Amino acid sequence: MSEKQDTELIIKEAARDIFLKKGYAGARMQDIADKAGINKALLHYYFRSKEKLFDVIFFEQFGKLIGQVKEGLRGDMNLHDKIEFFVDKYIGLLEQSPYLPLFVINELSRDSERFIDKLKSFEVYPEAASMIGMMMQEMEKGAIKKYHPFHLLMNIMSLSVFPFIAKPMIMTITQVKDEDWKELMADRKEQVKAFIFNALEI
Amino acid sequence: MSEKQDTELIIKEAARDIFLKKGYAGARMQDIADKAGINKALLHYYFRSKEKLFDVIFFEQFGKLIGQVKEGLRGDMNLHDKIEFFVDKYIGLLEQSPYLPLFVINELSRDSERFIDKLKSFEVYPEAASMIGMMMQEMEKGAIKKYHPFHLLMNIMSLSVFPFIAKPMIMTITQVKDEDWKELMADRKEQVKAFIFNALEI
DNA sequence: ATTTGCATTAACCATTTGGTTAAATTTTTT
DNA sequence: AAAAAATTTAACCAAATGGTTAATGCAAAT
Repeated sequence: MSEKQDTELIIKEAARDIFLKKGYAGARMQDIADKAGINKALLHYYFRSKEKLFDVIFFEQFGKLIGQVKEGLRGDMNLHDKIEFFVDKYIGLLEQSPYLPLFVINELSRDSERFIDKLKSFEVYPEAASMIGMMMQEMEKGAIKKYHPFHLLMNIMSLSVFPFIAKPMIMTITQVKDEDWKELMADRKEQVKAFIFNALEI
Repeated sequence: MSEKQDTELIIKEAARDIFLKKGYAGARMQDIADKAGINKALLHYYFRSKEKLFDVIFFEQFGKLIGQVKEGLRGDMNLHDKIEFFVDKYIGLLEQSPYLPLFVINELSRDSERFIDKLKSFEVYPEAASMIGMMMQEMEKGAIKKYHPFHLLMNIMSLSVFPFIAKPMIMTITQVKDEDWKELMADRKEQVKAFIFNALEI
């Protein structure tokens, strides 16, 4: 009985690893089986097909990403603290799961139709609306500079997420080495927050 | 003779389309042949293997992306105009080639080792150094706020590129419709520039 | 101890996929 | 016009890949 739980978890961990790194098209069932240390047939015994296994992983990972967004947007802090919290949380998450955003983006980009119904349950609208409302209030008050709230939110996200997505490209282009990158990224949170707050300062 | 040029071009155009949308692993030689309206064997006659064909496309596209970066960084404008020029140019490029950045990022992410030698010829270091030098000068003068130049450059790029990469994800999360997205993106250039300049303003 | 039912595997299967070959067609050269 | 060279195709091949099956192992229930 605990065997079943165990094996299923082991498979899922292996699948997550492979799918995150290689994407759906690049992943091989055999590789997942090997990484899990089991027979390939057992994958199908537990998850029936590559697509079904993939979906399990994808929704889990999507949930993880969205969950962090929602958590970052929610809460009763003032705008400044909210932004600070969001950037810290988000960059923190990506430091631990660097493959996550590119994976989700890729698979949604590949075929968003396929997921669209099942993804509705993850909606962030309430949380986003609350944050946007707060932004507009502050802008009205004249407490911060005026921007289109959608773009402001997009900017916060862009600054937090992009470096993780673009790392291999940036490193190739700039020929920055691994250690230098690490060092640079250690400063990222502070640099992003300063940039945002300065852009908002009236 | 002109046949040869013609066919090669037709194949490359088809290959570009398929590879950009599906990536290396997701692309099928048969699909490329179909799109080009030719026999699959002819692909191999012209390009020998999937990998070789892919490399031709990849380096072309990488060059396009990097070329734009270099062009954006070069020039004898002052910093303000340079940033303006860069953002306009870059977002303009991506409006026309929305698949480009995700494609390059993905394939470099998949296996950057494979390309690293061949990509050295594209180096943007001189142009980047010139821009970074200019930034540091302005910061020293007290003309703009102080940031780590690397992060400032990264921020400019993040704000310009991220929305194009994350479009399917953002649209899914926010349930923004296609027309709304288009409308929002029409403002993007201005919003990004304003955000950057406000963040730099002392 | 035997049966029962789930977990696991080895071997196998059908399809897909990148790639090849030999012949046919077209173009270029002589 | 004939020969030679280049281009294009139909048919084929071998390996890879997702998936299945039938047998085996194994723990719990009888």
